Amino acid sequence: MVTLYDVARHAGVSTATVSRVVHGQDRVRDSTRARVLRVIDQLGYVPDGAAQSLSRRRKNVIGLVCVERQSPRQQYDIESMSLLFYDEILRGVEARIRDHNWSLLISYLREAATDPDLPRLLSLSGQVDGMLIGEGVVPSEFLARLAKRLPVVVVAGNPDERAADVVMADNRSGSAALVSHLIEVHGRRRLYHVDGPPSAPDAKERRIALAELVAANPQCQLVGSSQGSFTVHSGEEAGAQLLAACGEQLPDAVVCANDLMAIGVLRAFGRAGVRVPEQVAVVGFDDIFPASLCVPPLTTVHQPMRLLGERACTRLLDRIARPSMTPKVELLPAELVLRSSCGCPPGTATRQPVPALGASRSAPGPAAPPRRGRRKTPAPAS
Amino acid sequence: MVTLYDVARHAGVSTATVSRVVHGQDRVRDSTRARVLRVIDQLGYVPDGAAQSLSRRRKNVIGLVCVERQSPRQQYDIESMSLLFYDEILRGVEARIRDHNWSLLISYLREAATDPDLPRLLSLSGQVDGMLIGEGVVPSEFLARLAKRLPVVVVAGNPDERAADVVMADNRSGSAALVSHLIEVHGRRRLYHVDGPPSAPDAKERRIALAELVAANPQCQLVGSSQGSFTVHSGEEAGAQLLAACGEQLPDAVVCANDLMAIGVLRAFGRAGVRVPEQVAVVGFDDIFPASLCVPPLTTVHQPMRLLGERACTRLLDRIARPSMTPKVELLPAELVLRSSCGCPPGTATRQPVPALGASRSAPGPAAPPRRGRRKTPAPAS
DNA sequence: TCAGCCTATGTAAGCGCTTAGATGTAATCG
DNA sequence: CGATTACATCTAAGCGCTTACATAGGCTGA
Repeated sequence: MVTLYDVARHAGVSTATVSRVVHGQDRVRDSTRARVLRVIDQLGYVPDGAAQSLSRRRKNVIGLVCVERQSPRQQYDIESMSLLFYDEILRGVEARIRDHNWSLLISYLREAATDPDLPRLLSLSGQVDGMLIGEGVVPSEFLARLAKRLPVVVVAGNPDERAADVVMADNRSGSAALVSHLIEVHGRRRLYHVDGPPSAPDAKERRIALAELVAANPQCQLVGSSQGSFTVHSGEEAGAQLLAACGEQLPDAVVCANDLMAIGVLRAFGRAGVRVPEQVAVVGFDDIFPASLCVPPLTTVHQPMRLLGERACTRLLDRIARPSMTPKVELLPAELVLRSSCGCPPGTATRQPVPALGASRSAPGPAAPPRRGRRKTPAPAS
Repeated sequence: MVTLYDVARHAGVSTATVSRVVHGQDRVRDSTRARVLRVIDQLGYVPDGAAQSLSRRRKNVIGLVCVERQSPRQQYDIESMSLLFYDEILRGVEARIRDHNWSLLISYLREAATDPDLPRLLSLSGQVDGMLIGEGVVPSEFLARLAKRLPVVVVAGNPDERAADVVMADNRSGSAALVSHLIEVHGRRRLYHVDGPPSAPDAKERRIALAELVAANPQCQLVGSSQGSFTVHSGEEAGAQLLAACGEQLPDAVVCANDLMAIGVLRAFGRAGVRVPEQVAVVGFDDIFPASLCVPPLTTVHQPMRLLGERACTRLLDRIARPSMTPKVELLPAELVLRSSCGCPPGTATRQPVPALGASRSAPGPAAPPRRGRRKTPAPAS
């Protein structure tokens, strides 16, 4: 291994000078610089990251922790595991991190095995300057413990989180817009809900919006619901279960907590010969890539996932630079994506901004200050 | 920041003892261990990764370098950028890395901007113990330079690579099986090829297999070809171009170098009212998740992407442990996935192992020793 | 001509950890 | 009972870098 000392010796200068040259810094005589550079090239010197980190007391590395939901069917099953969600977030984060010339350490947390993975999280925290943590799988008190050690930003997490910053899409407004569309445009009344896992805070937001809307529309009712785990497989099960339970009397629409489960429901319906959207509408959430490909194309809510990653990363870097700020929640606007699974004519493919719900949220915690981020979309009077 | 010294002082022991406790090592008296552990917990001590790396002269970190192909249309466009390919590889790698309690540093290389990114690769090499590099975007001589510094394994790369290990799917056999199916089962004769980017070694393998098969079947011909960039968008363009060029006389089948482009072709055909597979068959390669969702479902070749990641990672860890071995190419078996875009009846969904092509490869380099990995599938006489 | 200053470079003290070897202590044995 | 051994623990020397501070020339100007 070639070290700074080797370079210094060969170039006949001190290590300080070499270090200065490497960092393109201040006053080094041109001739000296050239000589050092030549030696570096000859020797193929590359600075050791660990030594640099130790010395400058900063690693220039952040950690990204994603959640991996397990499929009961098969351990490694793309349909279940790849939410296609973190994949986009990852790209957003990476783009930002690269702009700053930092590095990205990535780790997946199995949902089932949360507990045994906490030590892993802890040890990760010793290797980075800050962490981005996906969704709400990490228990809140543990999050607080982490956040005391280093800056932490939660991506798509629980908006009521107090210990750390949160960057998330406006799930509630998106869900509300989607369900209103179903009710108002397509006159769907009898809704069935395929919910996400209890641990998922975004599923919770979507559920609340749905419930509020149903409550606000007397002619509307929730005819049933089941709980999935955000996977295609669990969506298929939910679809089958619905079919078994409803008998002849199908609901007007099935509202799924994410696209993957909606795709599963579509599969179950397809197998059973149930026509979508003629007999029943099906809608998802997230607008992952395959949503536009399935039959019929899925009406859903677009989450700006890549942007989510970028914003979260920006926020984190900010925190690392200025650790004193108090935590904030940043809400990113969602978009309603109309295709044909909701009953819109085949070929429909429009995207529209979602009116942001006002401050009409149910009061979050006790003594909670108003802490939703600024809205990005103007809020038309619904 | 709490350091080892703080813990040592509070517990009234030396740093050596604390270190031993932290690593659950050998002889430490139980009472001492307990005391130290208590202090660690109280103080919330977490070892500093940089210091550990520096001291033990090993970082326990590997780097994964993925390729990100740029879309001309839109800078951040999931359909183009997410090959859905690295996402699976990533998961495979991460699973292995986690088993070993190492960490994973990830970085994307823009294809367009290869040159300016090389310094980035170099600096990455200073932060890891070994690197996994995707596909063949990194110029071979640079790869050799890297491989001299640290262990490097190429994932899905060029099988003729000499400087580093390569782990890849058996693209050639897969492609051959797919095209034979088209020719022999469905009697397709006039083939059109949508090729991948010139920089992609797997596209090359697939192209060669196609060419060999066409050459071997006199009644068969390649009626045209165009080159895409592995994105949906480029597939759409290729489809449109084909339509414009062929006039009334459509080819019997369009063989695409990957699924994403096949999906693009399907879109272009759909828009033009061309029926698949009645008028023309369309097939892809990779078997990414959405391939089963499009209309008609895509016949393709399954690449064991997750496995690819796992194997590559295993190999890399092996190399790091024993740096002396000479580079090898490991070929993972592909599977033929029959759905209906090739002409098989709607509802078809079978997967079959692909017969491995014998050693009948065109001679690779001058004086090349036989260096294909062991075959995983028995090779029936075609 | 020399104090005073500016610039280019060198010196050396860490950064927080691991670990070889030193040390101290208690158990074991002839 | 002293020598030997085994065990628990400590001491201190790095690991490869960065950087505050020291130093050495060369210039300036009175």
